[in-house]
Amino acid sequence: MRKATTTIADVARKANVSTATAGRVLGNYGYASETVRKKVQKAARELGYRPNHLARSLIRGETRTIGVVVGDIQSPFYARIIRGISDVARASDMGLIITNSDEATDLEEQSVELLMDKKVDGMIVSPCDTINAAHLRAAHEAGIPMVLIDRRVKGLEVDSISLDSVGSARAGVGDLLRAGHRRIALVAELAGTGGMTIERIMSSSPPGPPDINYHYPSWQRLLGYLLAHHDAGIAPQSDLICQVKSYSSKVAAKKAVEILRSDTPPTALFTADGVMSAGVMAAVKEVGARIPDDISLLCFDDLDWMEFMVPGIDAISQPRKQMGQMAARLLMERIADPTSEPRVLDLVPRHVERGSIRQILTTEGVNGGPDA
Amino acid sequence: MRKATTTIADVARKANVSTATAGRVLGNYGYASETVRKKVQKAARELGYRPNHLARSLIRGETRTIGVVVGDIQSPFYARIIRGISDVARASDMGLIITNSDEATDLEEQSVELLMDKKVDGMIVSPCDTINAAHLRAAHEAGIPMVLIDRRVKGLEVDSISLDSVGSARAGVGDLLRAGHRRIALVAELAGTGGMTIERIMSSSPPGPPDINYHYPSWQRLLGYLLAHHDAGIAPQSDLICQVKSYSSKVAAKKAVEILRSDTPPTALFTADGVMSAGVMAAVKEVGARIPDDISLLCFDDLDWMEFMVPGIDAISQPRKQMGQMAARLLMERIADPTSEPRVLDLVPRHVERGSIRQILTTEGVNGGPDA
DNA sequence: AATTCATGTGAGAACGTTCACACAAAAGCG
DNA sequence: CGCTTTTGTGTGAACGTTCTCACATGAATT
Repeated sequence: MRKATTTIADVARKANVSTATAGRVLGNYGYASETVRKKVQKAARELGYRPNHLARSLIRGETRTIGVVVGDIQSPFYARIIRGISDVARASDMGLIITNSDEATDLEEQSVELLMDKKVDGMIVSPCDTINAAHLRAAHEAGIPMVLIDRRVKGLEVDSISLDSVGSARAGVGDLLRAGHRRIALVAELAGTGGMTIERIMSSSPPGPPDINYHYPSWQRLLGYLLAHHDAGIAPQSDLICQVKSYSSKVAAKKAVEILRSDTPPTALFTADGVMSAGVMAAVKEVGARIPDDISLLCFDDLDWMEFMVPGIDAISQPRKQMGQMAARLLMERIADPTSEPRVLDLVPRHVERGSIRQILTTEGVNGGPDA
Repeated sequence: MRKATTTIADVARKANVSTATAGRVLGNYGYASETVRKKVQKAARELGYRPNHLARSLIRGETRTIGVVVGDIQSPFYARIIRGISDVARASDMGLIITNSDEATDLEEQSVELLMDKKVDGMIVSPCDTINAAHLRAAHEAGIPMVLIDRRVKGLEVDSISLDSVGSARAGVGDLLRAGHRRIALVAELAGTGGMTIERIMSSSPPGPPDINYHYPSWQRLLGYLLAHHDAGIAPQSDLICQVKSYSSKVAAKKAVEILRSDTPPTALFTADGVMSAGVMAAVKEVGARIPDDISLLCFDDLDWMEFMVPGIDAISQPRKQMGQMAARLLMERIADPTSEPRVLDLVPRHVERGSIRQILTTEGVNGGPDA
């Protein structure tokens, strides 16, 4: 319980050199002869010297710490991403400060403020507001390296890594259509931020507002859903779109039960993320439907339990850990070179087939059908 | 992209006061008259002054940051715990540095070292070595506030929060026995650290080595399993104990398949944690057994999917988030008062019944039976 | 009028590093 | 031998705070 922390000055005194010299060998920068180096290291070892990173950071202007702000660290989606980030951070000998925003702008602002106060060398953010995000623009303006993950912010030109949500939803729903499904319900958050509405997105043909990349992934997945219908020449029905509006399994379950119990229930469900998937599973259990006989299911994001359900649940699998790793690497490179052109990356998820999709023989026969 | 960071000196100059005075009002410590206070605050606002926490930390000797080291942040168990910690940290306006140990001593040592380098005000650790843990003893010796979570270290007298693993496993397995099960398999990690062996733990009657609290929770759950048998006057059979030895679903699944396919399969399975539970579910699927008709199931740790499986899976539910919150609060209090007696807390999990346990009518009838 | 006392303020030294610079000694070069 | 260059070390000023003093005021008390 000794309070005496040994400093460079102590080491220098013991080794009979100046603090500057001792500093040079201990911080290894600048010249130092072999003999002096030995002497200083010996003294440091004997005194149990440990450099004070605070003082070093103060003068060097870098903390070797990066910050992360995500929606909710306990969701499997973010937890894996963070694991990926953490691995890269450890490999680079960097600390990792983590905060959650609970998908609320004010908490996200607080988080960013905390990270800036801690003088992180850079931050990885999953922004909850993709249109305004004044605090992120300010942080970027202030020159702090930033990488966006899963979502992008309109007009904010920083590195980012996301998924091809539109394309993979399009392909996944396409698989459902090719399996003969004609009434496919979409269960998605589709929160009303940024002025996007279901009407707006459905109004053009083919559907696709130009700024779709700056909206929540759930909107992109809706677009993919609509495009798949367009591809197949089938008119989508707006009563099959469950707009959950909040990021909640409970609400998703409620909505899903409603649609499953309606007079004209869907033959398949497509969920836009893991939270929705859990809600839908609860709904399926509540109405007592069997998969895939009564209802087919395709979920965005592959969760552990989907593999050992009987039958297994088809999923669009996102490389979550890899996303985290790449985000961290992008950030490291950005820190090393703040001026280069920002990079915008998109990963491609894949459809994992497990048997939760029933093949329906349509009158005109199955055209296409999944690979398996 | 301006590099000019405005300091207390700038504010002081603009407000025509000394840096000391400006420091007093901006850091609010010491005297400052109302007029001066107003002047300084105005100047600070106009210059957009933001205090440099690095410099403050250097001199004050506190960083307002706490560190956490857990096994793996992407496991639902730790993810929830961290969420709980994070909530309390945010409320206390503290930063949170997170690292994973992957249950390996050397990585844990690295993590602790990182945290000490970052000069955290305290740390919460889920130790992977409950016997030696020299680095934890050293950190404690060095006076840094520490709270252990989920596991304790022998002879290390610090605050800790765990679960009553022995008691709740004993109760849970007791429920299985009361339901008439006589061949109950335990699937648990039971890694061979610290010299504990199945033989040793089974050798006394009633079972229970005195230092059980300083072993992994899986050993404690084994003890609960044995005690439940002892309570019921039934001799446990060592061939029903699956020692997975690593923290891996895959291996757990393999072991579980073996025992399910043996000549004398169990009628019920008891898993010691979430990882084992996932493995067991995969095994049940692989052998094509139906729950609860062919095999009953009781899992330690309640995971999301257990609720919407058909039937639901009985679980011993651990208050994970609450554990995190309490750990963080313990740490805050320890930081505030480093000298008081360490507190050793145990939370009590509860058995959530969902229908994965079949009632077996024994020849002598069901004696007792669950509450429901 | 002299002494206390609370209330403010400022000068300057910490905190533990790094960094710019000066400078001495040794070495290279004509 | 004088000159530059290299190699190595020390001095002292940063970095941006907080903290310990000293020291003014002016009011209250003796």
